[in-house]
Amino acid sequence: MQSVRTTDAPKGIVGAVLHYASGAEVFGAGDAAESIFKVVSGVVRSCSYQNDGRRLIHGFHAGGEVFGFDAGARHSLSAEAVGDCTLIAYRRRRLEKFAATDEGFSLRLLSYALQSLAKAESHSRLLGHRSALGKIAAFLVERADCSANRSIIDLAMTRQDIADYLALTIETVSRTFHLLETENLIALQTSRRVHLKDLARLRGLDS
Amino acid sequence: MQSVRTTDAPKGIVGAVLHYASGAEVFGAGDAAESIFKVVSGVVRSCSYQNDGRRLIHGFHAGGEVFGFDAGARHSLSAEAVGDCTLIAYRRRRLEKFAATDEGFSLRLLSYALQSLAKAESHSRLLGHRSALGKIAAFLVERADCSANRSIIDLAMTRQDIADYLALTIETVSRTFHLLETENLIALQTSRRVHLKDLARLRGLDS
DNA sequence: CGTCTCCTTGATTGAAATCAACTTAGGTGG
DNA sequence: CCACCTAAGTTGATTTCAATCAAGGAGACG
Repeated sequence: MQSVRTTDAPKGIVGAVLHYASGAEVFGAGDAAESIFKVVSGVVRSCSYQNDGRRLIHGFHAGGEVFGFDAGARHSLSAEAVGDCTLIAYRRRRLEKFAATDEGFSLRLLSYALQSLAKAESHSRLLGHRSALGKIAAFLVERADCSANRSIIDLAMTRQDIADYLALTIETVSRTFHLLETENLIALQTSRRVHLKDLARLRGLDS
Repeated sequence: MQSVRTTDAPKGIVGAVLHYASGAEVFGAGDAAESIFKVVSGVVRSCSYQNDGRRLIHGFHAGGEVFGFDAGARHSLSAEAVGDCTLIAYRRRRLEKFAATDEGFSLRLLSYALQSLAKAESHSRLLGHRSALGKIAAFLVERADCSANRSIIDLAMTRQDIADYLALTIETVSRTFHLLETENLIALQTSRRVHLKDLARLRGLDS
């Protein structure tokens, strides 16, 4: 296991570099929450399983993002690799010790947590949409916003992942993509590569 | 305006005591996020408005709870008094200055933020439920969990508030309450006072 | 070439939204 | 005190949209 110090972390903050294969579990709900993770490459999903076995994906985490924050001693969500990915794991105790001595770092840590909070609230807004069309449109806009190219987006996740993120079925996701294509708002270059032809109108649907 | 130091805050942390009438806005989405609030009495709702005018309630905040955390300089949500309520407002800058000097306090602040995060994730889980029955059951269980008496709960909010919290309509909320009463899981002593007759089965519906 | 997994498409069903009317509870003022 | 008024809640009829059930297609990989 390699040990690294990332450029944007304070001197002395080191983490372990970890690799995960597609589908691998980073941590499970109920596991001891000993580390916080930063995505180096690839995409990770945070999810929970309801007692009927259904999965709800709370969020996707991509390059540079920090995830795995939890209030208690245990993770309330699971985290899984969407594709092959590389992460850095930072020991929570070590971070907290650092936060105690480095005033700036404690605020940075708070800031990361608040970014997670903002994402969670944004996800609630997505789920609050009444229509499948609104959910999918909002999802695509969200993907565009965290993509280098605003116009062509490459989805790292399957239709099932999207469905579980939006609390829809894969059939509805598929049909809604098709509908958007019919309306000339998007073009599906492949099933995973989407050309957003009219981001403004797409934002308008996000209602 | 009265100035107070609460028993559980570090020496020197003072806040302003504020009173709000039912329905009053504590802050609006887009306002400068200058303060963080703690509920002394009453209930506050955090909400956002979608571009079709619909309201989504992200959470209800009751006695002792801290709300108003935001990653950026502006609030992303609005906060409104559900009934008459009393809050303490803490200046964010002052808290951050304190966090920089007091190591313990910076972790306390982080902990409050992580509790907000946990609540937000829990709300996503609620919204992720496929059926109105599952949402209402989960909502009642949640209310029971933050109520003194686990069996009789007094709802501070209207049916419309509940509907906007669960992304349902008031009619569906009303009908589902009635259904639960028919199934002998609850009894509506008044429209706002609910007797949970079988919390275990209610938890089971939360699926 | 066969066998996965992922995705799409079609037919039907079902649950919640909508539209509409009515009831109840609270508050105010005559 | 009661009559009125309003906001909140309930109930019913109908429609609509997404879930479900079912089958087939496309791409990846050995």
